[in-house]
Amino acid sequence: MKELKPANYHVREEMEPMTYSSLDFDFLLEILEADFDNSPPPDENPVEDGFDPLQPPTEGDMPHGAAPFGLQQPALPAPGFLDALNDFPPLPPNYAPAEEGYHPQQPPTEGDMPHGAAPLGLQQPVLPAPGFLDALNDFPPVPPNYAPAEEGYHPQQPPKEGDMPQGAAPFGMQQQVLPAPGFNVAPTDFPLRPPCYAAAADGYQPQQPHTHGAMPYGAAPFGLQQQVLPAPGPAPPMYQPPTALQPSYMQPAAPCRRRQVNNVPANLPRGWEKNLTAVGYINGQIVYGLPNYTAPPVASDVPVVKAHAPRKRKFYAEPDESKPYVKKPPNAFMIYRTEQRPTVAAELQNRDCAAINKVIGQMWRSLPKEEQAIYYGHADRERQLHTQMFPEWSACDNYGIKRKRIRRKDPMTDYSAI
DNA sequence: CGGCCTTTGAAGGTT
DNA sequence: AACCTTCAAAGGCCG
Repeated sequence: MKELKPANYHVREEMEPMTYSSLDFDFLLEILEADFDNSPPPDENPVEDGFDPLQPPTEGDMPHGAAPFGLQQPALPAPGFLDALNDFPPLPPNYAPAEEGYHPQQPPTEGDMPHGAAPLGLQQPVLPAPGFLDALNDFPPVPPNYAPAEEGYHPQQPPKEGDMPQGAAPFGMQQQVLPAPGFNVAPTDFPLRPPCYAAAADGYQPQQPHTHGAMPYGAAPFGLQQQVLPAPGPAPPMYQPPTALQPSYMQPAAPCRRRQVNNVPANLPRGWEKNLTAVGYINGQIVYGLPNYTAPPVASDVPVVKAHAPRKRKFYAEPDESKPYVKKPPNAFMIYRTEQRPTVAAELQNRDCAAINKVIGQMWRSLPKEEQAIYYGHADRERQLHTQMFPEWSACDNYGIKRKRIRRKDPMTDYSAI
């Protein structure tokens, strides 16, 4: 079925789709150009202690306990960010000495961890370099369209204490997490998902443990990144908050722990198990069957009798060649699908996305409402971020644009593998 | 090489 | 208001 298109419709096959992940800072700086123009030149901003915000910090700039030299600095602090930093409870010093009950030769326990510490087994503190906060003050203001939203999580708003997970570095600071002293064994009970940011009005409960997936979709501040290094031994799931350049849903899913799949038919003749294929998802587990098995229909499988003849969109807006292609933000299911796909594909030993999506679709429908709410919250944040970055964008802008499909084999263009 | 398959949800056009 | 279409991701498959 061909779409009706205006006569002057042009296929923009050569145009690379632009996502926020494919944006670079040049693009963002272009937006901010006017603000930069009004900024004083660097040499008019002497910073005490010799710290130059325009230069990478040197070893001497970093206080004891700071993140290792070489980490990136935050790009665009939100308004009020610095005040929020000051309000944030001070990070605790390194782990308490032995006389306070901590024994470096023993793996730390929950009780060893001060409030605000990194997750169990991970070392903590990240402190700003001297003059770093002053340097942040010299950053240009955020774009004019950095408008506050009505409710929920607001990347452009100064963070509140409740927005920050326990153990998070101050908002806007990169964090590097190192293994705790004496922590040489990968934790066996590492949380499937570390806490995320704010509890949203939609029921998002970031502090609760989750049973599905490994990658949280806590929205990070606009333009900021976090780096987490794995503890020695088998790497636990890693938490990579999303950034403006790398929204969460584009980050690779960490290996996640899932329930052992044992839903194979009992008394199966020896050797037949290799013929098993996934046929459905029941009670939280993938169900396997023999190739010709047909799963009982679920509600969504029942064909819908259309009340009306299909209505086709009569025309599309004329594509604006000057505009870059901006993708739609993902909905909650898309985020969930992206998170679950690697593990489902591994369990199914099948890379066929159509088959995988069927299973994930069933998983989604059987997912408790509370867990779905998490992904709805993430999707809301992705939409907010998208709206901030592309306020003029409309979903209809993409209608009828037959863009060249991007094969994601090339690591240079494979943002999902970043 | 390009389109289809397959899923759910959001957005917005159409009736 | 209800309905309908399109598109977001992704990799195998087919013409």
